[in-house]
Amino acid sequence: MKSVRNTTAKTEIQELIANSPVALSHTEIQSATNGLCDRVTIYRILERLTVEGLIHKVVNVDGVVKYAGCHSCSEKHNHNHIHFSCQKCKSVTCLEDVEPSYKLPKKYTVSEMNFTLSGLCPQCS
Amino acid sequence: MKSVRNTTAKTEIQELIANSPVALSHTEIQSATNGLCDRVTIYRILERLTVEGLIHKVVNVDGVVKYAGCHSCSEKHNHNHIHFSCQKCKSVTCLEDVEPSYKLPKKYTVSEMNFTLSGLCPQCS
DNA sequence: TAGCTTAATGCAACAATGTTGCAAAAGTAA
DNA sequence: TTACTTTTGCAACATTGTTGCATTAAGCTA
Repeated sequence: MKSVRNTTAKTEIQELIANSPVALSHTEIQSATNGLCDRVTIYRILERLTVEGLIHKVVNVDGVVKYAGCHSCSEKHNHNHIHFSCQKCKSVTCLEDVEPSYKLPKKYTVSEMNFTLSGLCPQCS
Repeated sequence: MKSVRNTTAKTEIQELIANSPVALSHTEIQSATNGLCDRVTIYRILERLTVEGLIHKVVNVDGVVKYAGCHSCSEKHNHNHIHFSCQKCKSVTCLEDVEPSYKLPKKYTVSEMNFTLSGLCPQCS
């Protein structure tokens, strides 16, 4: 029987992500926690938090992987919202209220959506 | 005055991408060309072709960088279309005809769009 | 076609990001 | 506290991408 343990590092990283208005990268988390735990441990904690559905992974348009808290995923884990990527400050924000519409002409089976708009965020424009 | 030279490697890689129905990664191009040129040269050719507007760079939802030919970019370089990423065969396809609609509530300035749907492609479903 | 200029290439070395194995440390239930 | 098992730290490795520099070769000109 596998059980989950709440360690200091895990709790602190989860709160860091939950309280951040923007998605955070592994590097940003590492600087923010400043020696709290090993680089590898951060990777493993992020992996665990993602599997547990407490955070979600966002790959930015420049390929940088970031992590954001799941705010409205309590009942169903839904990430079909738009992300905004600021080209100036490099921040990635979840725009949870915006859902895009589209129509597929061919016979594709869709199970996931990833929609990122780039430009300037309110702070930078 | 900087001029552009058409080398064997550049021509071959450009044709490879142009004739492929799916976007190709650096690794895939390297295997396909099989020792045609150095690994670094491939990176530099892809960079040049992108700058010249002959191909475009697509970052897949899993962070893998791929390159696709520009088919309908003759007059204006427009990449505001949907990409489809197959979760089984890992192929990335440009669905050039599909343009999604959305509405942004807050004061964001949008200059680029990146929309990728994941699931099963016609071949895999 | 031969020579010249410089863009393009190959090679080595480096950087960033992510993964894996294993022994040691630390949660948690009893 | 004890025992069990998850989690961590460390070292080593893998992949992907970048940079500097000497050499090669594309393409213009004579």
